[in-house]
Amino acid sequence: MIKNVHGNTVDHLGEAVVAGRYAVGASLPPEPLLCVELGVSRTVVREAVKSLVAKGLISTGPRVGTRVMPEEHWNWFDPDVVAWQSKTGLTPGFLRDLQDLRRVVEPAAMRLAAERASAADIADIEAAFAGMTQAVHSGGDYITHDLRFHQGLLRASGNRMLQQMSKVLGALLRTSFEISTSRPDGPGASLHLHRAVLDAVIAHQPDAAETAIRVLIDGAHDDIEKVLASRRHLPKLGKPASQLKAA
Amino acid sequence: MIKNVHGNTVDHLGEAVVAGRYAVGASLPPEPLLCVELGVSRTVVREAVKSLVAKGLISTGPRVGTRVMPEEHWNWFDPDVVAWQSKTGLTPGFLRDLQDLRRVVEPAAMRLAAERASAADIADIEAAFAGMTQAVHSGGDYITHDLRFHQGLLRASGNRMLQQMSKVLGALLRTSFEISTSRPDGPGASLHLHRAVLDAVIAHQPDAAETAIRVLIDGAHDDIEKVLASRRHLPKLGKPASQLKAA
DNA sequence: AACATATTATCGTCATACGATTGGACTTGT
DNA sequence: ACAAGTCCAATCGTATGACGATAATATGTT
Repeated sequence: MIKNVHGNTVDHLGEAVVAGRYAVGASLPPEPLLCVELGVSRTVVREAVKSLVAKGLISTGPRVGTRVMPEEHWNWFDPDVVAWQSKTGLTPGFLRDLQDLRRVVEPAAMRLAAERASAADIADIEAAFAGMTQAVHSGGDYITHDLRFHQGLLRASGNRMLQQMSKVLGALLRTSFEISTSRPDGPGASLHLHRAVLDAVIAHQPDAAETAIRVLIDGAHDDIEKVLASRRHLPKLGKPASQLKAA
Repeated sequence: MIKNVHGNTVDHLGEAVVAGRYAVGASLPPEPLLCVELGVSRTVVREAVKSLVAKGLISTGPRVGTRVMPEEHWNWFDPDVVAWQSKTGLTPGFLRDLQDLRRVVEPAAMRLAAERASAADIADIEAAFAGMTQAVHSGGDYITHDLRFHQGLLRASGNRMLQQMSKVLGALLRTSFEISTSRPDGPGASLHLHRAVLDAVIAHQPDAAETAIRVLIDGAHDDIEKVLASRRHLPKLGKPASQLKAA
């Protein structure tokens, strides 16, 4: 954690921007100031700023400074951006967007996967499912295998863009997992639902695969909506934002 | 065009990488070499490299150099990456991915748009449609308005991620447009199809909107597939890659 | 031949200087 | 007093030079 000066700087600034520490349209402190705040050279600050520009978070210009871009300009499919947002806390609005996206993408991806999944793809997904099963029965890291399961299915769709969504959808899956663990039986209940999806894909049955994933998604959807409704007084979900350094 | 040293460098290197000028896993020339090749300082080269790292195209490390990442690691939703790929030439595989994506995303987005489009959204789309109409009748820049039309509909879905896809889908629309202009009547034939989509959205009829966009998409799909089939001997579509500078 | 060590190519970071751009202040003329 | 043109200064943009950190390769030793 004490290594990688550039990476830390990007993370620090990126998280600060995503967390809304600087208002949209407002300017970040000038580069020399950021240098002393972060304790790094201007070189590092500039390269970090360029990285954030590349991700659509900010823009720069002489005299105008480094300003925060409107959210619709951010690259919401960038793994880093999503990670920063997850760390800051997933807003209900963001969760809704993710759920919409998932309901659009995953069923279609399952159809494609059922048509085109290779043996290697299926082996990968089977391995992930085995990990999930073991995690439920003898304890272990369920969510990691769950993510691999869904990521494997997206990859099996054979579509570059669909595949890239696994990182973004992962944020939703993680939240969904956090909720489901607080229920009796927890993830175990959805194990056979996952199995059904995988079986349909293996059997090359697009319709069955789509139906099966829909059941899975709707279950997760209901869970999240319930929590969203009951926690309506709370502004955000997810891990609390880490305290950021001084202004 | 002779301004913006940083931007030009990013474009140059990004395009070179996307065009496959360096094999995946291979190293780009060392920074000092790139400096003399591009005629810029190391500062600029490094910041450009950081930008490409942020977009997932490359990775760097001491002694190992700057290597090209596998394509599945690239941020395919990044507008720059898509633009570089478009400039290089859209491969049939890439076009297929885009078509799959469009058939998944746009129908769902039309449903959402029909449910949630605001008056401002609709006004924006109407303006774009008016531009399309005028372009067909009295000549003008059809494709620009067409892009705005579809972009407006995606935006009207009220979903951040769906909205972001307009840039990527734009590459497909442009290709589709290039093909349709080489046919009798060209874009004019699809004008009323666009109108049908917009009318359904205005009338808040998700089913009708989805049906209408499906017709539009399938038409474009057939056109592209036909061209793809007839040009099977050609490796790529789209504008030819601009000649890159010496090695 | 296997392992430990030294070498070295390359990126990573720092420091400094000056050019380029642009928003705002200032001046000037009516 | 107001408008228009001019100037100034804040901030990013680019260039240069130096040294540290890292890891692949070569070297040497057992």
